[in-house]
This record gives sequence, structure tokens and C-alpha cells, in this order.
Amino acid sequence: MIPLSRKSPVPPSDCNLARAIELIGDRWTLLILRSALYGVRRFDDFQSELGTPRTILSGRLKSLVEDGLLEKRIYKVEGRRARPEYVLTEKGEALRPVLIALTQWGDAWIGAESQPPISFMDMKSRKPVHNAFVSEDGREVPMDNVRIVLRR
Amino acid sequence: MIPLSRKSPVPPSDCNLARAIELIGDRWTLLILRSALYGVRRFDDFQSELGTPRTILSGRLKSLVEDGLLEKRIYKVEGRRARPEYVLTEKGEALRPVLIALTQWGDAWIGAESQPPISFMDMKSRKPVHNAFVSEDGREVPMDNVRIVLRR
DNA sequence: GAGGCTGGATTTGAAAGACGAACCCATGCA
DNA sequence: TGCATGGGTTCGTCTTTCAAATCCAGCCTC
Repeated sequence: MIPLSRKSPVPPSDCNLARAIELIGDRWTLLILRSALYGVRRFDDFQSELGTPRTILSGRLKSLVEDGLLEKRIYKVEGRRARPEYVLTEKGEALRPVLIALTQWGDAWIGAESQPPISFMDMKSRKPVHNAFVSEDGREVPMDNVRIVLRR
Repeated sequence: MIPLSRKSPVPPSDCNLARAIELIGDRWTLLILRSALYGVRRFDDFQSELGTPRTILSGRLKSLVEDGLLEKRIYKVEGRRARPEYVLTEKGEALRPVLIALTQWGDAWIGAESQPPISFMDMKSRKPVHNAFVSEDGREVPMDNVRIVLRR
């Protein structure tokens, strides 16, 4: 069990975790990012998949572009007019491990009765992979051996 | 770049990721969990660290208890009256890798100018660790080699 | 070139939720 | 008795969310 503390080692104001939560810690934002990581790019595709109210969706997409997680570009299908699409930037794609870690948490603690509908595999070995901590030499370190280090 | 898709491979309604987002994908909830993972347990400690409105805080703590992420127990300091405290359950502690992954994302993409105030270390080797994918044999698999597998 | 379709996006008014301040309340202490 | 403390709840206001309707530009068909 985590030992009692009266406050966090780093105040939320200069904690990158807290800052990340301010950026993306919102139901719709996270659901949009989830879809985006699955390849969804278009307004109506987000809308019909998530059921997000259109006002909210357009606001969230705008914020995500401003924050550099999505890039707004124009796509054009032959015979149709040009439309914007929202593609993950490198910064946005870098969230993938976070969402996969959350997926695995959900698999273990929410949907534990049934088989998870999705899993992850190493393309080379064709064997399952999971999210974990590794040391510099690329070997897994059990969670219980991970400690926090404060920079002085 | 992620290939275009008109919809996610799994509809949000039976996606454990989407379900996890419904549970904890909320600014205050995530900030509370962050503090809790740092050992904060008491109403006023959450309140003074995060500045959460008291109404919101008591509501979120209640939901987190209902969802099984926190356990409400009674603590008693000698000479003071008994008070409730909110301690992470196993289910709640299991979110730690998710929040560490998000911390490292924040370190890389938000606070990249400055040194991160916190880092993570393997207690045994005393070397830094990072979040990644590993195969069954405990070896790191590069993100680009990871593929989604759908259960049929 | 009038009309329709389509995919983004904004407007509108009602309902829900967030907020800050004040208040409550039980207990231990002086 | 009175007061301090920690953990709430109540209250009124303000903001955000929401669904539905509307807008709008461009491309198509006739």
C-alpha cells in the first residue's frame, strides 16, 4: 500500500502529469483521441461513432489542433468538394502507449469476465505484447521495483 | 501515419478503453487519482493541493469509492476524533502504469524545455526505467512493431 | 442555373454541472 | 462553555453541455 502523504512530492502546478491531465483529461477529448488512434479523421466519422454533440466536437477538435495533437488538413475525394480532416501529429501519436496501458487496465479490471475484443502483438514474433516498464537494456522491470526519483 | 479508417475496429460500447475513459476520464477524477498515487488520502489534503471545489471533491470521491478505485476507511490520530480517509484499492493502484506513461508523455511533449521534476528508477539496478511494450519473454518491442489483433 | 445533397460548423434555448461562499456538525481540547 | 478542526452539505450563480434546427459552401444532376 502506498504510504500516507499529506501532499504530492511535486505540486500540480509544475507537474507534467498534472499538466497533461489539464490538456487531455476530459471525456470527449480522450474518446476523440481513442478514435483518432484507430484512424478516424473526419468530423462526421467522429460524430457518428461517438455521438458527441456537434458543438462539443468542433470545440474539442479546435483545442486539439491548438494544442498540437491534431493537424487540420484538407482532403479531397475525386468528384467531391474539399474537406478538412484531423490527423494525429507526432505529439498526438505519442499518446498511444498511454491509451494502450489504459486499454489493458480496462481489460483487467472492467471487462474481466469476457475476452478483450482487441489485443496487441509483436509483428515480428507474432506473439502478444503488453505495456510495462523496461530498463535501459530493454528488459522488463516489475512494477513493484519501480521507484520515484526526485530531481534535486 | 495511421491509415485512414471510417470507424474504430471496436465500437465504443464494447471497448474496454472507452469504458475506462467513461470511468476515469475526467479532469478532477484524474487529478485526484494522481494525488492518491502519491499517497494523499484525506479530504482536506486533496482539497488544498488541487483546489477542487469541496462539492466536486466529495462527489468525485464518492464515485471513486462506488467504482471500487478507492476504499473509504476510518483513521484515528491519538487525541483527535476519527476521520474517513480514501485509500487506493488494488484496482486503483493498477492505474499507476497508465499515469506514469502519461507523466513520461508530459515530460517529452509538454515540459520538454526543463528537466522533469520526477523520474522513475529500477530499485535493483538503480537505473532509469521507461514505459514500453514487451513481449512474453520480457524484452522490449519497438512501438512500430506493435499491431492490433482483433478477436474473432 | 435551379435545386438538391453533403459534410462541416454555428445558433439557440433548456438542462446539467461547476463553482465559491457560507454554513453545519461532531468531537476533542482548553 | 467555548472554540478549533476536519469533513462534509446547502445555496445561488455562472458556465458548460446538450439536442435540434439552421447555416453554408461547393459539387452534382437535370
